[in-house]
Amino acid sequence: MHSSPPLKVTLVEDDEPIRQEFARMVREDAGLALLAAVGSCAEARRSFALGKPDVALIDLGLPDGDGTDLIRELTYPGVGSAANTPSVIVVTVFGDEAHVVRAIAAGAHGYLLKDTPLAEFSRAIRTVRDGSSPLSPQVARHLLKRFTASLPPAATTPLEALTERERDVLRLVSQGYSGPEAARQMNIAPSTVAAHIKSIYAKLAVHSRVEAVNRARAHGLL
Amino acid sequence: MHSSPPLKVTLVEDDEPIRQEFARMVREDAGLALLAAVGSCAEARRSFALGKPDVALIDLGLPDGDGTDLIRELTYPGVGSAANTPSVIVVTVFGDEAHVVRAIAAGAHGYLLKDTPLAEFSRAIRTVRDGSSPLSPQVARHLLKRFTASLPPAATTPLEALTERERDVLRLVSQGYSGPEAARQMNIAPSTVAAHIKSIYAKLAVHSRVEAVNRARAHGLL
DNA sequence: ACACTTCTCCCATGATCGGGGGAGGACGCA
DNA sequence: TGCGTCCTCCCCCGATCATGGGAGAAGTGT
Repeated sequence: MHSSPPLKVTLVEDDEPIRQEFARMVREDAGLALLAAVGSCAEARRSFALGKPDVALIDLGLPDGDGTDLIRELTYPGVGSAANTPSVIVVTVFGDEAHVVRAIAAGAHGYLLKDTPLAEFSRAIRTVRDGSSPLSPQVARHLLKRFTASLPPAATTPLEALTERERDVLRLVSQGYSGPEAARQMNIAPSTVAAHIKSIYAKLAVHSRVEAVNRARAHGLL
Repeated sequence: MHSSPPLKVTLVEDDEPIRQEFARMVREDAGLALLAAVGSCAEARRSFALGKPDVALIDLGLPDGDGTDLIRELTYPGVGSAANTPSVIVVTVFGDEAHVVRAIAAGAHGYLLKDTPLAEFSRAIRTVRDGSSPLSPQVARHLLKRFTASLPPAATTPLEALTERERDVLRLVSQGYSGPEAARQMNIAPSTVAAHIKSIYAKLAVHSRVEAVNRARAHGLL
């Protein structure tokens, strides 16, 4: 793998100066080849129709649509093996959780904020195909939060005063089951589930299902 | 926040030369203060008993135990507010998924491989307290994989379908407000909130508040 | 034996929720 | 001008929820 053919790179970025800068960086890198540099979703789709890149740098705030859709189209090609699926690196000013989550969910392999040094972009492009995921630290925090929140209880916090049975009920409720539904799953009377829920509310100091679920989530009890 | 007191840093690293190098880096940084530099779990615990750092760099392969335990002890102090909980950055040669997952689950806020440039370590220490998570790209990929795997199958597509007002309602509901309560906050009739909720359910294909909130959370709309 | 907790179940009541309609006004778009 | 969407609000109804109370059985610990 020491002198493989240059990586084909496509840039999707509506800010002209930035796109030029990136384009220059790619051109000056012997290991990279600039396949296309476009400024809108429409242009990007035309370009992709002619040829998919190895790596695509995609801005989220395009004038004619959401870059997230482009990511999805590139990474869920319907057909084609995983080997030739383009790697997508998001390049944007949006560092908030919603944007990050949506982009990653759409299939992005990297997510760099625009304040990232140019040298790092170059490195990111060259390594993303080898199984690395260049993430800005600020972005990574969102994923970390999500990850820890999704972990089993034992890994995070010792459960509070909730008893075994109460946690069972809370788990079912948090999955969207109603009282009677949870009762059927547990093979107990609906009134018993109601009783458990009452003591859950008392212990967590809440007054509704959604609040209880939120509280449980915040404490890692799920 | 431009000239706050220097960040107290503790190093836990058994490799003598590396520890010296890190120690020098911390000492030469005016914004950092070296609280301790130790080479084993036992020494680390003694040091933490005397004083918790703001940021701890912890190696995973310690001679007398697993650095993961140290992370857990530091980040789950039992008492103490979130503000003064130390931030932990893992520094290790282990880039495999098992190590990464365990360390993050234990509460680490950053994870850098030992081939990371020293300058980046310095930056990582100074920014991790501000809500960033310095991750080596190779490490980030593991989290990304976990994250996308944890997403519900349908979670990758539509939800922009919700209107402005519907998102407002969903946000309030997700915070635990009842229909009438949300109505008061929005200065509209309870029946209007109910109407919004009905169309939210239709669009998200769910049948209860908890389900709707879960779906919204999975999509990063909260 | 006694106190304590947990789990189980019951009663009742009022508020809220979920689902089915319909309807008018405001806005943008063709 | 029509068409569609959004926001607003109304009716109904049965199911569920939130909250108050009480009570028996099983186990733990004193």
